[in-house]
Amino acid sequence: MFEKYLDIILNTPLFDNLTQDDAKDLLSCMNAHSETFPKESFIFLAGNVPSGIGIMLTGKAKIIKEDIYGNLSVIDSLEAGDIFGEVFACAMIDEIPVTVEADTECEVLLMDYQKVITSCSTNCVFHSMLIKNMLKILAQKNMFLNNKNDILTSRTTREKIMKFLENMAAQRDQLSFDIPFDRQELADFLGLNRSAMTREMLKMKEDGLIDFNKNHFKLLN
Amino acid sequence: MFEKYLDIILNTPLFDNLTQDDAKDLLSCMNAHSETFPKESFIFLAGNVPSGIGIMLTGKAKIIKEDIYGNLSVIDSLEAGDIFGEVFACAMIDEIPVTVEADTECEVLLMDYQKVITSCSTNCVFHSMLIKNMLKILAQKNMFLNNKNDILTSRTTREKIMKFLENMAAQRDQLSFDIPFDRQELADFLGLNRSAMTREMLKMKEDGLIDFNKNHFKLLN
DNA sequence: AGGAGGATGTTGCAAATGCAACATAATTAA
DNA sequence: TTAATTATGTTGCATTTGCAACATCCTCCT
Repeated sequence: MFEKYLDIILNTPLFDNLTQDDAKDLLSCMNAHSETFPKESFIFLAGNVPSGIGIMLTGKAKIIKEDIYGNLSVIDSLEAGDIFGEVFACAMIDEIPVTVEADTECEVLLMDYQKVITSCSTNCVFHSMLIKNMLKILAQKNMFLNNKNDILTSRTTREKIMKFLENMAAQRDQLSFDIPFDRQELADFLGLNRSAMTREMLKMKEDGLIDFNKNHFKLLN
Repeated sequence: MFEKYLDIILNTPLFDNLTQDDAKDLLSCMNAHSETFPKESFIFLAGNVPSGIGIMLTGKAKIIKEDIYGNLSVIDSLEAGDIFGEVFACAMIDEIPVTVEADTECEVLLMDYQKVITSCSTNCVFHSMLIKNMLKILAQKNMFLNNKNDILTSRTTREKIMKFLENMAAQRDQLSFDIPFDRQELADFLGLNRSAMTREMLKMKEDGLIDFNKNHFKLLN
């Protein structure tokens, strides 16, 4: 049924440290099943009970949030291999706060949250690895969001840029590194205007704080 | 040993839905132990291996982060009943990125992460509740950070204030509500200057968007 | 090579914001 | 009650920032 997508599923962080055989056993013991959603249909609908955890197998989708006045905004996009819904399932809330809409026809692997976190009798060891993986996924997202928050709380453009670059440097453990964004993407990530950001970056270069060329940055001093 | 603090421990979200007896069993099966840290000592030290999950029993401490230039900043403060270290333990990273320093003498309950997430033979049911609670804690923190991020990414002061208030309204499910911050705290939370924020809030009142008095806010229109 | 399209850099200007300083109101302590 | 302290509101001003428009550079395609 979803056997042909086993590669995608196994490469998901949810199945880290599990062999193909273990994963197969787990999937069947969790009653995981794939479902096909036509273009523009809703994979999850805001207000519904969080049903479970999804893995995108084929197609593209987007996560949409509606504010109290009805304005829609796209929070994130999903493609093959992405996990979604795990936060809402694990948070045990009553209603999903977002809608997941299929941009193209999508095949999705759906797993029941209860089954994911409840060890069955035979597979306890593997199940416990699955749970460990889930904890890791949530915790890492947490650290990422904490870092981003820290950056965004800075008052000035310069401080935002600086914190972002320091973060990258810490991640790579080097004062010289490439960043994974172009200017516009970086500006969006930092909540800044592109030209204002560029202007400030150039000032920082003049001031001898940093050096950069295209995507390559260096922290000086 | 930590019996006198059982109330504090049980009121922690980690032990939600567990009776006092279950919790006692779990604590002993996890080899949980309390430790006393003198004032100004380090409960966790940045760079060390994340040893486990802590619960503050008495005293106050602060979580400190050091940037690559050695500048220190206080990320959070801890007091009785607060859980800490769970994100780093669950993320399975090599080095803790923060230091936890005791402001006063502190008693702390320490639990080994491996023991927390590994079901022992006798207590599986309770252990699985413990794990569910841990997932919930991480997932809820996640949702909170996502919301805050969404607010902070807004370009203008007005939009930040508006999103924050909409969030509060959604949480309370009412257009009229109290906020848990005074002006300075709110400004810090939103990454704004207090007077600039107040100025904008008053403009929003003039424009008929919101009404407020002290901590009480109302969304209009 | 020539040209199209995208990414990056540059600039002027209006508007938003931070900052500091002070005014007023509310709360707490004496 | 008065005084002290803290929270909130108010203002002028310098600076930062967003925005729009354009220049330059780079890459890729034919």
